Amino acid sequence: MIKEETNSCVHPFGGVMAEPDHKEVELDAAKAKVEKVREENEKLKLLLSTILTDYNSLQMYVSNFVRQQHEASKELDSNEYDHDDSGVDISLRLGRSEIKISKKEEEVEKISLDNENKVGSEKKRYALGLGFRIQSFEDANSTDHSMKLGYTSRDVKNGNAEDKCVLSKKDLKTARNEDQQDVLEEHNEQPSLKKTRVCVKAPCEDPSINDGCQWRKYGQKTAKANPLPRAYYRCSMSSNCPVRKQVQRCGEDDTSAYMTTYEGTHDHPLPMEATHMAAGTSAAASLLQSGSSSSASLSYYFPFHHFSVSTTNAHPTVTLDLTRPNYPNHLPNYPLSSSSLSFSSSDRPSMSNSRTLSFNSLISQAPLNTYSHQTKLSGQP
DNA sequence: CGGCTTTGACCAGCGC
DNA sequence: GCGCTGGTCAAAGCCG
Repeated sequence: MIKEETNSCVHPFGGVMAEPDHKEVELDAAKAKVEKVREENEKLKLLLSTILTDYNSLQMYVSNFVRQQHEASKELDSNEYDHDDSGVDISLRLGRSEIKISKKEEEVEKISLDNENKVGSEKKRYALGLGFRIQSFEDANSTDHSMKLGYTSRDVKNGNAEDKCVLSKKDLKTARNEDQQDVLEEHNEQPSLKKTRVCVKAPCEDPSINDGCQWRKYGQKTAKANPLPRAYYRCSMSSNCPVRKQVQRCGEDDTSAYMTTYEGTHDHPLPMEATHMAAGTSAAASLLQSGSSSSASLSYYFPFHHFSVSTTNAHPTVTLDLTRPNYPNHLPNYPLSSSSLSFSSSDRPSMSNSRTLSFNSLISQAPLNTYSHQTKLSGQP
C-alpha cells in the first residue's frame, strides 16, 4: 500500500520536472506524503488492533453470558428433579476472575470476608489459581454454621501445630499432612471429596509444556497401568504453594502425546501466561460445576477440542484432549484465522503472543508448535 | 553454592 | 491382615 502511494507520489505534478532546484522541493513533498501515509497506516493498524480487542472481549462476554444462561436453566432443572446432590454448590476458582458463580457464594464470601475483618479482601477476591471448592448449602444459617466450624477446627489445628514438638520424621510428615489438609479444607471445605483435577492431553515432543508456572520435580514413578514413567511436579513459585501436576506419556503407541494433570490452588499471584492457562482450565473445570456430562453440553463448551469428564476415584476430573480436534458440524467453513476461542473467566482478553500453551487457538494443532522446552521425563527415547 | 533432578525408600489407601 | 500401587520424601548427585 505504501509502496503504491510512494510510486504515485514520485511525480506529483505529472512527471514534469523542468528545473533541478524543483527536485528537492518535490522530494520533500514526496517524503512528506510518504510520512503521512505511514502515519495513516499506523492509525489503521491501531484501529484494527482495537477492533480485534473489542471483538475478543465481546466474544468472551457473549460466551460467558450464554454459559450463565445455560447454567441457570440447568439449575432450574436440578431443582425440579431434586437430585441427591441438590444443595451442593460447587464453585471454582481458576485464573483471575471476579465472576460470581452464584449469589449464595457471594454471601459466603461476604461472610468469610467479615470473619477475616476484611483484611486482604481484595487480594482474596482476585485470588489467582487453579482451585476448586465444594460447599454444601442447606440454608443460610447452616452455611454460616459450617463455615464457623471450619474456622474453629482450623484454629484448633493451628494451635496444636504451634504447641506440637515435632520429634520424628513421621511427626514431620504428619504435621505437613495436616497443613496440607488445612489447605485442602480451606479450598474444598469438604475433605471427603478429593480435589478436582484438570487433565490436559497435549501432542507434544516435550513433556513439560511451559504453562507459565515454575515447577520443581519431586518424584517419578512408573505406574503399572502405563510402563512409561510419570513425573510429579510441585509449584515452586511459592514455598507453600500446594499446586501439583503430574506429567505422563499417554502410551507407547502414542508417544508424542503427554497428559498433564493439575491439582490444587495457587496461593500466589500468577504470571500472565499462567493466568491464561488457568483461565483455559477453568472453563474445563466449569463443566463439573455445571454438573453436565452429556457430550452435547460438553460440545457446547468446547466445540473445537475433544474432552471428557470423569469422577472416578472420587477425583472429579476434566480431560481436555488437544490431540483430537473436534470441529463442529454446524460450522463447516469456520475461518481458520479467526481469533480467540475464549473459555476464559479471565477479565482480560488474551492478546499474548508469548510461547505458552494457550487455549485461544481454534485449531488444536496450532499450539503444539508453541510449547517451550524446560525439562524432560527421563526414560524417554 | 544454591537450586534442581534422580532414585530408592517409605507410607497410606485400597482391594482381596 | 496382607500385598499391591500410587504418591511423597529426602539424600545424593549434577549443573550453571
